[in-house]
Amino acid sequence: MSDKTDRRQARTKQLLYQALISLLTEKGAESITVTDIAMRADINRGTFYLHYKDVPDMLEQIKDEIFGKLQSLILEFDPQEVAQFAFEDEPYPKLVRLFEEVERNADFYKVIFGPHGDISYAQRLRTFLYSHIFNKVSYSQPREEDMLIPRDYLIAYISSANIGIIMHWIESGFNKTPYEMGLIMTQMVNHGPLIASGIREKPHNKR
Amino acid sequence: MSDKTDRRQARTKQLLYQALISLLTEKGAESITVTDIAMRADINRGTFYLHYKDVPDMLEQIKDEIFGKLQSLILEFDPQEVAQFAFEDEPYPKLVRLFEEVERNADFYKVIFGPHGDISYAQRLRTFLYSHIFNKVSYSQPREEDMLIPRDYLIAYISSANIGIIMHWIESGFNKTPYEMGLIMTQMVNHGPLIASGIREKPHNKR
DNA sequence: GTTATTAATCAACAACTTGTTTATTAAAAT
DNA sequence: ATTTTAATAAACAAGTTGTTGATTAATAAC
Repeated sequence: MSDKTDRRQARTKQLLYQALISLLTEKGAESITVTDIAMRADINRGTFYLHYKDVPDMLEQIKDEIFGKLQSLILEFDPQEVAQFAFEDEPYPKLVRLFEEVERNADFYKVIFGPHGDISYAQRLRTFLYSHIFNKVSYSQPREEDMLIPRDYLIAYISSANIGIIMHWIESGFNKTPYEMGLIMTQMVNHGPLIASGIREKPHNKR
Repeated sequence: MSDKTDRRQARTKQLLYQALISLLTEKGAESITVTDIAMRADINRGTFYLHYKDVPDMLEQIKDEIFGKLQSLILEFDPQEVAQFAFEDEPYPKLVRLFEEVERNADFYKVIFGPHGDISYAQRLRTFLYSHIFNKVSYSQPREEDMLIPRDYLIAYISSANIGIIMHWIESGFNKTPYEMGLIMTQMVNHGPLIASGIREKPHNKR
């Protein structure tokens, strides 16, 4: 937006960000007051209004910024590429980059998906993933009559499932590397839960 | 809890409930004031405090009540039974009952999963489903080394996926009957997304 | 039906948050 | 060294909160 050259501005903005994240671990966004943030950041209350209109505005700006990065990564995903890497038992590199991006903003994701988190962020991610998958699946499997269930419900299933994997990783405290997570998701996307669980057999493999 | 024989109390409580649901379509729970609810319900503000401690308390009581019903239905699910019905191309009756219960509280679910919804309710459902599936899967597929991915990530995938189906139904405005939804979920649970999508072939079938 | 109970109302309270404004201080850019 | 401007401090009316005491009226119990 505007110039961020001034060190004072950058410092204040960072203090406000940290204060908001910290408060979000304790209570919901909508019950966080400007006074709360100013006190925790040790910043004059009036200073807050020099940067943001109000608390919802602050949260929205932060969410937009971080969501944008995820969005551009997801746009590059290609199911056919995933299949190639799954065949080699290797993680799809673009998926690894996704998990790296999430890890980079670990603090944010922990609170936004946490107990006092923001349902609209998860919803936005789900909707975006849904529309992306929709385009890809419609292309590779266009005949609705060959499907056992309606296409939209299949896509809702897949998008929620993959977001569930990400959420589980976050809730576990990032107990795997982005590389490991990339491999897990690559296999799930390609084989589905039944083969991945070992209930059904894997068709063919190199090693 | 206490006696609810007095018609005045029941009436007031219902008016408060309707007002809260109505307000939740417009803004988040934590920014809803007692004044808001009282005004919309056309009830004296002091009367609210005769029923609830504050707004979070009211929401918590409502959530507990409705979640309890879902919980008891989920506890009865048995994967083996699901397989039998899936084989016959029929919906698992206990799943149909689940969707009927959700439909019964349609107003609630629409707002709780909506844009101004409550992340903790979805989280609670997800966690409960997770632990239920965990017990069942550990029993039928106990060897972790036979699995392509860690068991906990498999279960996170499955539980989120199924909640995604429910959410999609709600967001679609309940465009299918509980029977149809039961059939969709029965097939997804039993066949997984790859077979359901028609990418992989279904093994055997009666008709 | 009459009476006793109690739910709901109304009005007023101090304490707190909000968004805004004014004048002042001090850090950064030039 | 000087100018610019970010941050501070103090004060404002308006709105919300949780509580209280007195009053009204619907309901339950007899």
